[in-house]
Amino acid sequence: MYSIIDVAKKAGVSKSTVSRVITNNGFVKEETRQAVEEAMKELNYTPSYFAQGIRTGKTKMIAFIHPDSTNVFYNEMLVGVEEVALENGYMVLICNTNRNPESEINYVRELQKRNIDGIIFSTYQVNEDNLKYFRRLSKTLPMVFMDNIYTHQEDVSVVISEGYESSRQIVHFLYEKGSRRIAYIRMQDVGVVNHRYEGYLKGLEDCGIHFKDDLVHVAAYKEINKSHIKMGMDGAQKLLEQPERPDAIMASIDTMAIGAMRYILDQGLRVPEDIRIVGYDNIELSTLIRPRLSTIAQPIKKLGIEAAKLLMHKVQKDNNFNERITFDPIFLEREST
Amino acid sequence: MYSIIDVAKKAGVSKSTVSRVITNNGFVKEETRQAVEEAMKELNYTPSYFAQGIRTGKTKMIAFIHPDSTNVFYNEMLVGVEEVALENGYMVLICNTNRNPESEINYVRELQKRNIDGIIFSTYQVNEDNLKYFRRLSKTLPMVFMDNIYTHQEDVSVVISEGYESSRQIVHFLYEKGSRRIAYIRMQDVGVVNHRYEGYLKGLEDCGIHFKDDLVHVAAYKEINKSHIKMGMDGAQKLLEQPERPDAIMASIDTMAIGAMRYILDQGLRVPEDIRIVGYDNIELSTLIRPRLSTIAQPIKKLGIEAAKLLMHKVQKDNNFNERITFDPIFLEREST
DNA sequence: AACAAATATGGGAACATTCCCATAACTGAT
DNA sequence: ATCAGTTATGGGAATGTTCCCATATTTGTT
Repeated sequence: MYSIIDVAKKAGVSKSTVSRVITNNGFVKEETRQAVEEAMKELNYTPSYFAQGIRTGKTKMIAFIHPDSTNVFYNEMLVGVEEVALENGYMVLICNTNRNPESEINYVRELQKRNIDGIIFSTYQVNEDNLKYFRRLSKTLPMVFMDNIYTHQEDVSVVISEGYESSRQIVHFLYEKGSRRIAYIRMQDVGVVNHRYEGYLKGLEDCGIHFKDDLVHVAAYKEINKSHIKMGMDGAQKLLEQPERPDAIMASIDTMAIGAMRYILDQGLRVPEDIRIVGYDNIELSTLIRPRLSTIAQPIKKLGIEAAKLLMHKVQKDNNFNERITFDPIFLEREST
Repeated sequence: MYSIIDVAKKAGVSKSTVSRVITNNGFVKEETRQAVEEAMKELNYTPSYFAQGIRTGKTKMIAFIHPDSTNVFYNEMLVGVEEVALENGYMVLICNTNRNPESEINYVRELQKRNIDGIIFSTYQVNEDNLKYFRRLSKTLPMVFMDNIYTHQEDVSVVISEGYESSRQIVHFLYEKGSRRIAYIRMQDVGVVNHRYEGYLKGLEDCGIHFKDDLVHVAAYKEINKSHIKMGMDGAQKLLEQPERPDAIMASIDTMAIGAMRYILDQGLRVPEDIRIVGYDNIELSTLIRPRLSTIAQPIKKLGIEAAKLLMHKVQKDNNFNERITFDPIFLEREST
């Protein structure tokens, strides 16, 4: 491996000059710049990330923290994140917390030690203390939060897909179709997803439907070993065990809705005739099952792209710049309603 | 941030001694070791990865290169990889090539610049030149190949799931069930997956079935914008357009088999009565559809774990140590046969 | 022609480690 | 008491950059 000094010798200049062309910072005559660039090319020289880092403190890496590698949702987001990171010369470290809040904090500490340049935090938040800590940290370490801080705040960067309004409208939609016993399968205490649930509650209120506790099934957040599909199946089972069964089911995410539908069909009930079902996310699978799942679509990859763009701005320009980017999802009516 | 010198002062020793306790290398009295460790804790000191790297050339990072972030298969593998990396104090950089060979090579070059400690290469190989280059590189940069070098070789580390034998057996199985026109939907030129196809060919030969070109559908490798499910649907369509339709279909991967089944059912044909279908991989979805998909199961996460363990050994102990780890998949008979 | 301002270049300190080498302090055998 | 071998510690060079400061060169104005 050649060093900056080898390049300097070859080009007949000092290492300072070479440094100037590398960092593109300071005066350097066009002529010498070309000579230096040629020397670099000839030696196949690339600056040492270590030595650069020791001076600048920068790694040119960002991290993507998410709760579940198995979930296509986060992986699709990741595709977007990686795309813009790469364009900017950054690489992305992957951090899968497996929905474990302790793992979250361990990752962040390790990332700090490693001088990571920025973090995209796409873990639905359970632990309030963690969140508080991360928000404070984001003053010095650029961070973008996704779908876990959903109230409007000035001092924090957030990319969010508006679940409240869309869920509210779905209730109206189901009401107009004739549904009166609209159930909901949700996850416990999960940022955005809570938001969706709140939209559901508002929708009920709008339509003058009295909220009934036994029409909501809450899948415990910590059932790590269960897939979301399994959670949905169990949820549907619980709902069907109630004295009066629901005539519509909404779910926090498609995979849960699909699990619920699976169970319902296996019980010999019909969808949508006996029970209407609406999911959330529009994963590919939702068009593949029969009946096709009506769902609310999010531009998932776009979410990742916007988050990464925002992070890049904070990292490269100004960490004090904060923004709240929201996306309005759209309802896709298919056969399950 | 404190440096090693601050710790040395606090503990009343020299920086050399502190370095010795950090690297756990060389003599240091138990008493002073404790004093140093206490000083480190009090100052909340952690050594600079930059400075360490500049001397050792190590980053304590590995990379996972794979062709498709959207595919659960690679993400499940990734879970295993990350798990053992973390246990060893390593973090993992994610490299999604989007099935683009050029992107492969760009990633590897960038990773070299970044002094990555090792690479897990789980991209089904299309470009022979790339593969040759990577193999040569693996002499100096620890690499483990997954499912892309499938002939036995001494000088390379490989983790592979044996597709040949299992595919061969499936043909026998289908033959005994009465199938005679056994079709295959495959991907073009894809390492392991080729291997599966070769097992299919051998199976036909064993059973005395004459191979027919029009019973094999090849999905072009470069149809990046198509999901595997879509590829499977298109494959089934092509097969059904043939003058004589198949009575069984095998596919390289579950998602293609599921796509094929979807199309066949939508055409009003019955599975397995009219056409038997067998997939490969046992993804969760294969138990969720109806009829449930018979498939060949791979211990996907285990593949990732073993690959990472092997890589860790090469990185930490001896890069000249090479191994070929194979897994025998098992056939899971379900309703689609 | 003189001089200020702008442009261009080089020298060297600083960054936080590791590791070689020198030396000091023990330990145990004679 | 002496000495060899082992154990323990410190000093300083080296790693490859960036960036400040000093100095040299060019440009433009009067």
